[in-house]
Amino acid sequence: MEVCALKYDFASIEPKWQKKWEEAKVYAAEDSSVKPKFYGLIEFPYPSGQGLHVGHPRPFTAMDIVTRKKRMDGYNVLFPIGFDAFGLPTENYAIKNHIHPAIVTKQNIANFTRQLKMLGYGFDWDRVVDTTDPGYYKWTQWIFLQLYKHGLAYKTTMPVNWCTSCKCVLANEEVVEGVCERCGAPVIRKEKSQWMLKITEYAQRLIDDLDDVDFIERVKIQQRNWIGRSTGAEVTFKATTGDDIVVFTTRPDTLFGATYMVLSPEHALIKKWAPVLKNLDEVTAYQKAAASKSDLERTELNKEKTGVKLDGVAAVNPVNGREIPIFISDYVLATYGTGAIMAVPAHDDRDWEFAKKFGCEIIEVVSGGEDVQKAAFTAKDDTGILVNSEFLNGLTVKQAIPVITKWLEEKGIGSAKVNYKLRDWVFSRQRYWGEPIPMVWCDNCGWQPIPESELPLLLPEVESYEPTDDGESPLSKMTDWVNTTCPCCGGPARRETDTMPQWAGSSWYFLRYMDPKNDKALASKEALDYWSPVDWYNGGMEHTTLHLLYSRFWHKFLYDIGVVPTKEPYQKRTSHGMILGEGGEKMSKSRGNVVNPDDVVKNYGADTLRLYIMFIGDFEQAAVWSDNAVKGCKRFLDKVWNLAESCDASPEHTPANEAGLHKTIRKVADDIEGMKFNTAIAAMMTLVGDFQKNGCSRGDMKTLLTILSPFAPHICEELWEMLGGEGFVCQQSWPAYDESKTVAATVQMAVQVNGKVRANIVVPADADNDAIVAAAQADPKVQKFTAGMNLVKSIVVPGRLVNLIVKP
RNA sequence: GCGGGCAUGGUGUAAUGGUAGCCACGGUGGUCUUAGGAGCCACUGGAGAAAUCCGUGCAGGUUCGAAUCCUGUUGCCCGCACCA
Repeated sequence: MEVCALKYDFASIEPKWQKKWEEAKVYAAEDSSVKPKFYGLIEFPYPSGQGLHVGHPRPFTAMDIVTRKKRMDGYNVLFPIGFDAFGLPTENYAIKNHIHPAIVTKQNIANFTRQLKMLGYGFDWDRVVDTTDPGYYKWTQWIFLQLYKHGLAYKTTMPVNWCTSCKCVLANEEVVEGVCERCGAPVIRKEKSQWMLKITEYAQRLIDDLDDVDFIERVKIQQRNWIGRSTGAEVTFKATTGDDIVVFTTRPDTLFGATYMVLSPEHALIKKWAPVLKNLDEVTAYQKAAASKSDLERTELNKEKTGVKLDGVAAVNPVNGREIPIFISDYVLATYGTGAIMAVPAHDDRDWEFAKKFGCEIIEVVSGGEDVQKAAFTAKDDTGILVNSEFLNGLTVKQAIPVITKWLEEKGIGSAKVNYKLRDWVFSRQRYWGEPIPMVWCDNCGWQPIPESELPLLLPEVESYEPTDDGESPLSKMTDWVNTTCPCCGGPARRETDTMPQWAGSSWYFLRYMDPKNDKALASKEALDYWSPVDWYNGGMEHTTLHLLYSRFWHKFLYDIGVVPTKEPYQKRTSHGMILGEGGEKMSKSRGNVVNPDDVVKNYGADTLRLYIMFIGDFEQAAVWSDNAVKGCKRFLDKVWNLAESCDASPEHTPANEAGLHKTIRKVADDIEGMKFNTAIAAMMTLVGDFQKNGCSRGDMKTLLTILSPFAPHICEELWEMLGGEGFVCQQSWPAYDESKTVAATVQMAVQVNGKVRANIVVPADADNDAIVAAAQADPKVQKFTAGMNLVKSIVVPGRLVNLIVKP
């Protein structure tokens, strides 16, 4: 009773076509071509032990559709895939199960590869990259050496973010609300010697060059905010000890209102002043307390200001010679500006709060607000007028800033200054599973880069990958490997034992895809010139201030040293929303709401999964997974299958379907370009509904299969073959649409009377306005509302509606 | 606190300032069936017998016309957060 032979048997169709595509290499990018190039990129996955998550197919399918469409438009397309395989989860798994991370990685990559192939993505598998492959990380290390040689990599001791659980330092970007981005454990400050990369040197260019690229606005805004440019002045205050205290302020106009100063607890001058401090014990105790607080505690406690007045030293306000007290407090950050501030309690909320608690003087210097004894007046616009400020009196804030800045410069006590929130990138990790940093310490010569000819510096085999409690890398125990000779003097030397962070390998991987097997350079000049830049890069918002920023920085550096031909790596950046579990919550193992793509493919097929994940909602918004809704997409493909079996043999379009076909061809093309995949699919569903009503021909079906193929490639190949199509459907040209054929002979228009819809009329598509108005007025339903009234005005919106404005 | 976003049927959503709810899910009824968790048909924002009226978080405004633009407001989400 079941018609097995004719059923849509996705389970056998899908592997069949995956094999055929692979054999025919239909998705291989050509190294040179007469066609224009198109480089579409997705963020390469981290091959975790859990396998592909149902969140992955959303961006992957989207770019697969975009690149399939580009191929059909005649582009030479590069759509590559690889694996970002260094990193903590693999290392932790290896420790727990006593399997070498390299083996774990290999297994995970094999599983990911199987799953990605199962979903029918048109990746060029000949270009696959793996960041843990020595042939790859040789070039990651090479880039590090170039950064070092150009003064952009340096080792320094400074307070860094330390994850108490991972036993490892974190970059600023990896700390989220005071806890470790990865494991959620508290982050504390720890003084450690670390390799740093001078991303701050590129801060201004990272802001400016956003103007030249086509990134969605929220990505640009978030990057600008993260870099955090602010303009103001640096001003030098003299201490009673004769020392200079330099502060940064965005409000030099309020200098006359500076009634005290605050240093961060870590400030270097405190140590210097120890002999003159009468309350040294109190100061030291406060410093200790501040150091042991985690970032989370520091922010949680921000309601209540704390601090200690330095007894025995004071500062002099340079504009009026007044002696003012100096405090230390953890509300002043050591790592921003100069680590010291001038406090103007009348015009800064934080200073005001502190002044109230510690009884400092509050002097109004900008009038226009409420009583400054009751609240700070912080307006920076032209609402405030300077008072109590000698030569600044009467000016607005905006007018006063350049005047005082010039005055400071003339007196040699200050100058205009730009500051950024962005800090240098902490690049060392005390972990095993990462790229070794190719540096050697020699007691005579200091830090020395290893010769480029010795790259790659291989990650040695170790017995134990456990992070050590003393905060040193597991590599530090490998004395055979650590002890080496100095490349400079030949004497005994020690290797750097920290490794690079996970972000290293992903900062340049898109370049390697251009020429993945090159052993002379990270990629050949010809390949870089041909493929650069990435035309369209889609990825998650969570990488905006991590990977996306880091890779822009590396790329700019590579541009500066002549390696890459473009200032920016990516021309266009878009971002997808998250897929949430059935309850609207984030999918996670602990909630037990994770959907595995393997199960969906098994039950419904890859084409249904692809279709559903694109139909689920607005691509940029978060969307909730629904097992039920998947069925709707399966039903749609069943209908397509049945229609293909039952359609008439005519190669021509059915006249009744003509307008619908042309409209849908245009709609799907536009929607792919605009990433509105959900409405593209809705339009094709409508077309299929019309086919069911009107009947359809082989010609209708072949056009439908062509435009559906980027979304559901397997079923379209099978039916294309069944209907006698030549070659692969994925290699067809995108069908041309004829604008004139999208318009029917007559159109239905709504008739409004005084803005309310009262009737619908059908008029010839080419009717002029007068004829439309006449037809509208002739309608009996309309006349009901216009009887005895005068037509004052009429508005005609061609093809849509006519609005008659009438008055008694 | 600062920056960004969102708010439309029972649900996911759709609507170049131009007929609000396309397309799906779910639901109701019918049909076919030994059976239906398959398929097909019809209905499905609310009220009403109907004419019609009311509906896009809330309050205003601009406009012939507002889900869309403007002002204010409430609630959610995301990013940053003592950045001087």
